[in-house]
Amino acid sequence: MYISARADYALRAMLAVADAAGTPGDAVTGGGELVKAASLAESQDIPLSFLQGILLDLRRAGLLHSHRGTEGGYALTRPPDEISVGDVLRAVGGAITSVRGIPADRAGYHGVATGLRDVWLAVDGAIALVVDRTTLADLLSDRATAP
Amino acid sequence: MYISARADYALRAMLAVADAAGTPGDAVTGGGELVKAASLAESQDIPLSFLQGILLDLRRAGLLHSHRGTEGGYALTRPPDEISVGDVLRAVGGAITSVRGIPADRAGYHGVATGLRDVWLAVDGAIALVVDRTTLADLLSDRATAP
DNA sequence: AGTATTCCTATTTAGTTGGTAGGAAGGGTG
DNA sequence: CACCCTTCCTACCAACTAAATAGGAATACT
Repeated sequence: MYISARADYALRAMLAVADAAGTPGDAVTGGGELVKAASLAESQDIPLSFLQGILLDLRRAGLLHSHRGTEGGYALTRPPDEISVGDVLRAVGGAITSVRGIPADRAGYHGVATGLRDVWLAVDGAIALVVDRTTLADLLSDRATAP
Repeated sequence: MYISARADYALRAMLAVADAAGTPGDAVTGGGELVKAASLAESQDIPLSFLQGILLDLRRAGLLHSHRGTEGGYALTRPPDEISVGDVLRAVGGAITSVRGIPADRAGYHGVATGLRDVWLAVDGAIALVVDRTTLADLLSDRATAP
């Protein structure tokens, strides 16, 4: 499995939003629930303008709610324990398993290679099992218990 | 998981070698156990010169045995039921799960994103479970039972 | 009105991937 | 030995994708 910079950044940004929103008294956010893109970029070392494109994807996928203006920023649309890693990956990356760029379930094999398609589908299922059962809340609590 | 053309071709070639070697009376191979690169390329629609580089990788990984000359060709070094899909993938691709090009187990996360590393390791383990328990023999017999 | 901020598009840059070409080295055959 | 055949190896090219940048709209608060 290849995790692109885009996917990696998206997850880190979502975690940072979840974390900031969960601590209302935080100094960086000024006590509000909305987190600015600039503060996300700084806390996780992500190029700001690149991050903005990613945040746009996440908003279009319905994972983030945004607000413009002076006191603008981003917030989760659902609680962290209802957003899985898989949700975020699919929002920025499309299909999780692909063969030469095309989705695994429509790979055209013939002759002796016919069985390969089933292998890729099994891999896809195994990955989905992991990323779909792990939520943002899980990742945040892991950090709390093992710093 | 992204399966590159290189990995895809490698698996198809290995299956074709296994299949040809398992049927000694085959017209294409002429009755010998060695299969020529040209015949592999044709049977699975793989560009010949590209395939040669892949076969070289497979040989260097110890999965294929080669012989030059007029009656040259390639053969498996082990029976098909002792070669897994994972063996072939690792021979041509390096690490199975990577974050931005670097192996998952040495991804440097900090702050709120610390837990991500464990997710990638879990994904890597889940993929390994699938590709390491599936052998070339499994794939060939699948084809025989469901043509 | 003015300012801060999100939003969106276009462009540049670097790296990887897929594929090709041409020969050198080794093996069989007359 | 001379000659074909096949694997081996290196260098190279073209296309594509990812990553990052820049600059300008649109929107909301003061």
